[in-house]
Amino acid sequence: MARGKIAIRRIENPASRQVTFSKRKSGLIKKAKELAILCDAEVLVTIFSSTGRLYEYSSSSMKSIFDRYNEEKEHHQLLTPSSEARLWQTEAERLRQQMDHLQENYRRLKGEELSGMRISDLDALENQLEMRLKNIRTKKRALIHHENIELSKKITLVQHENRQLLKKGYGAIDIRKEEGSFSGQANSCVPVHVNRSEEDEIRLGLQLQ
Amino acid sequence: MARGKIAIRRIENPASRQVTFSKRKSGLIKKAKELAILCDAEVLVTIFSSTGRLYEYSSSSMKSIFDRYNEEKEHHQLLTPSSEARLWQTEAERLRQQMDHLQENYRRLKGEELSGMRISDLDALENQLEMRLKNIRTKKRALIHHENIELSKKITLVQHENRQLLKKGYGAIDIRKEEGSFSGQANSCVPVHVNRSEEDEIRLGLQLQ
DNA sequence: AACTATTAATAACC
DNA sequence: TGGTTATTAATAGTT
Repeated sequence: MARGKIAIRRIENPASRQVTFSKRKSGLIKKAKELAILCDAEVLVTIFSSTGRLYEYSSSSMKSIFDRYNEEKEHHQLLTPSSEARLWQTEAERLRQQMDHLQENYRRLKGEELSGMRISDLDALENQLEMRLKNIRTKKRALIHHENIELSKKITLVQHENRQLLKKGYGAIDIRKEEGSFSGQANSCVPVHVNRSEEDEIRLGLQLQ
Repeated sequence: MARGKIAIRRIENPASRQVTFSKRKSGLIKKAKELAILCDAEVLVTIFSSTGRLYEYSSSSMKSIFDRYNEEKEHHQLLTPSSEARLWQTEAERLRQQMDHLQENYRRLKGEELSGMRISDLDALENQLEMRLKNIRTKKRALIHHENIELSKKITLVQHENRQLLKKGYGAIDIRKEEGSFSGQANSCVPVHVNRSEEDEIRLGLQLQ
C-alpha cells in the first residue's frame, strides 16, 4: 500500500527487507496495541527478525520482561539481585495467568468442562466441533483419494510389465489366469484404508479390464 | 480509518466492540502473516478476547519460537546470576514448558494441525469429536429440559395465585380472558432457548389446562 | 455479511 | 535508521 503494490513473498534485497521489517514491525505492534485497547483484549506479539533479534509486545498489565531487560541495559544500569528476582517473579506471574486462560479454554475444548456453560456457549462449541469434523473428513477423503490414485498408477504399470513379459516369453500361458492372480495380489496390497471407501463415499477407481 | 475516525479507547458498546474485535483481529493476523513472509521473520500473535477466547497465529511451529525464547532467557541469565532470580526463572521456565505442551495439544484439538496425521490418527480424532458432540448435545438437552421444568412450575404457581385472587375479589371477571392474557405473558417470558426445542427434539411439556 | 467513504499504512524515494 | 508523499489497504459506519 504505497507508491506501488508489492507481492507478498520474501523480499530478496536484504536492505529493503530490513527497512520493510522495521516499518511493518512498528505497524503490527501499533495495530496490536489498538486492538487490545479498543476491544479490551489481551494481545501478545512476538517477532524474531531473520537476524535473530527478538521483538515483543504484550498488552498484559505486567510489562514484558524483555522490554525491562532492554531498558535496563540501555540505561547501563546493573540489576540488583532483588530487582532481578522481581523481574522473574513478574514473568512467572504473567505466564501463570496466560496458562490459566489457556487451560480453561483447553478443558472446554476437550469437552471436559461443560459445567457453567450457557446454551449459547454450547452452541458455539457445537458449531466449532462440526467444522472440525468436516475438516477431518475432508482430509481423510483427500488422503484416501491420493492413495487410490497412486495404487491405480502402480497397478497400470505392473499390468503393462506383465503384458510385456507374456509377449516375450510366456505366450502359451493363459493371460486371463495370470491377470486374475495379479488382481488378487493387488487387493492384498491395498492398505486397510481402502475398505473405508464405503463410509467415505469413495470408490476405488480401478478398471482391471 | 473509515467512515469516521475513532479515538483509541475501549469501545463501550459491546456489540460494536465485538464487531471491531473480529475485523481488527483478522487485520492483525493478516499483517503478521505478511511480515513473516516478506521479511523472513518468525511471528507469533496470541489474542485473548474479553470473553476469554483464544485466537492465535504462528508463522512457524510453536516449538521453535519457544526454543528461541528460552535461548534468549538463558543468555540473560548468564549476565546476572542470583539464587532468588534463578528460582523464579526456573518457575517461569516450568510454566512455559507446560504452556508449550498445552499450546501444541490445543492446536491439535482445535483441528488446525491436521498435517502429518495418518488415517488412523484422523479416525481416532473423529471418534473423539463425535463423542464430545454427543456430550454437548446431551448437556444442551438437559439444560433446556431443566429450564422447561422450572418454567412449568412457575406457571402453575402463578396460575394458582391468579385463581385465588379471582375467587377472593374479582368473581365477576371472566376467567378465560384472564388466563388468556396470562399465557400471553408467559410466552413472552420464555427465553430464547425454548424455541430450540424443535431442533433438539424437545417439546415444552406445558399443559395449560 | 456486504458495501464504501474515509482514514491509516506503507513502498519508493530522499 | 528518519522524513515525505503517492498510493494502496484497512476499516467505521452503514445497509
